[in-house]
Amino acid sequence: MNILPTIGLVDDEPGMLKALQRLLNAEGFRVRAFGSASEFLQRFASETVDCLVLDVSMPGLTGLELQEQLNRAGARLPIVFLTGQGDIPMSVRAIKAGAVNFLTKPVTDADLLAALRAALAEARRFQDENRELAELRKQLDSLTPRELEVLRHVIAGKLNKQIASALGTGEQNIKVHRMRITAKMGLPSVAELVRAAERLGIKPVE
Amino acid sequence: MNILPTIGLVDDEPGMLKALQRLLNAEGFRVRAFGSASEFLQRFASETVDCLVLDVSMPGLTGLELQEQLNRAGARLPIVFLTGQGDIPMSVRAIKAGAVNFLTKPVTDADLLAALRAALAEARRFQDENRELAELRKQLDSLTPRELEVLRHVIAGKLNKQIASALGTGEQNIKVHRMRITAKMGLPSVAELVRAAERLGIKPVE
DNA sequence: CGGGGTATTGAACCTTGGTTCAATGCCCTG
DNA sequence: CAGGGCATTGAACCAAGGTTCAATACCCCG
Repeated sequence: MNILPTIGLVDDEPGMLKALQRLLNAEGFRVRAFGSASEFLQRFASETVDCLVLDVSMPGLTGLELQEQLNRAGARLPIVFLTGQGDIPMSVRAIKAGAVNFLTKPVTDADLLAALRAALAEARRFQDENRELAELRKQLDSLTPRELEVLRHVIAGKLNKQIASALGTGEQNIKVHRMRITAKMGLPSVAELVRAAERLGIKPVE
Repeated sequence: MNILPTIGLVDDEPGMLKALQRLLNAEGFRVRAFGSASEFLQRFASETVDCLVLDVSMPGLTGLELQEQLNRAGARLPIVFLTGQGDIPMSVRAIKAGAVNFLTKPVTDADLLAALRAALAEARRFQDENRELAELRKQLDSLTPRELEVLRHVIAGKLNKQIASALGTGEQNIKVHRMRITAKMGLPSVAELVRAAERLGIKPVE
């Protein structure tokens, strides 16, 4: 998010893009406009945005399909839908898929800005969480496969003796591996390893 | 949920209640009908339901307000909205508040039944989780205040030595307390204590 | 082929946790 | 007051984890 929140606009009507861009610029946001879902997908790697304002009905990929694709990719980008031909089933689907809001044109400036504030707040939460997770993930990736396997036993509460026999090796090895695990992860206690593994999606063995 | 899934209907139109009741009975559900939100609130303690079909616009408390009240009370009852005068903002609000679906009258039997199947599946998930949690909670409540305090240190990864000095007592006490904690909770390893405490909302000390 | 990262193994030592005896003091309730 | 539940304490012992030495073996990459 740097200092200036950046909002991505995806809409196939150039007039709508222009108008929104003017409004949001006046409100102090940085804006990046995309004429279609595929254009966004091509450019969003280089032109990052903090949240999206998305039209539903567009030629090519629809807004809902774009949302789905972003979700599958794990992008977790807050989305505000803004559409002229919305109906209730669409809005239900969008919100269930995690959209921040689902607004219909014409929209008041106040409604749009309120939704964007909510979206940006959510973006900040995501980014904070991602920063923490990225650090943990980096440390996790520095573990060797064997160490990861031992970790999965440790967070299951297994004794070194049990881990050794499960892995077909000796207890001393497990001790060595555990020492390296706690060193690499910077987490000296089993309790913290359990919590970190949970956040990283590491499943305990068994 | 017993054997027969029970569905609560809340609608102010008696004709609608009748029609729905007939449909759902034919599908093998048990049905309990309520003519208003307040009638449901009065009777739902004794006449439990597994999920709710809820009209939005009713005299007195609206469906959305009833949903909000149930949420505040922590009821976690899956809700399918079914309404004649729905609009997009309503549906957004309902889904954000956790509704399973938001359907508009007239509704096809297939749509309603699909929504109810989803709602009942969610109800089962809630009930399973609640059963597990209730067992843990019971064991947790059997801990003395002192043992709970020790537990909060243990799941923070503290050593007995540190816990003792933090609580102004000796290391032997902590060992005794830990022994009783693991016995009462039935969880021999620190790893499992951490996970159980997390689910119960017990915060580690510090 | 040589070297680096990884996995393994043994030994010895210390720290910590877990368990079991037994006993004391406090506080609240019947 | 008597009894029960709770917190505490000491001693002693065993089991388990943590640490540090050192050495061997495997495998892949340059």
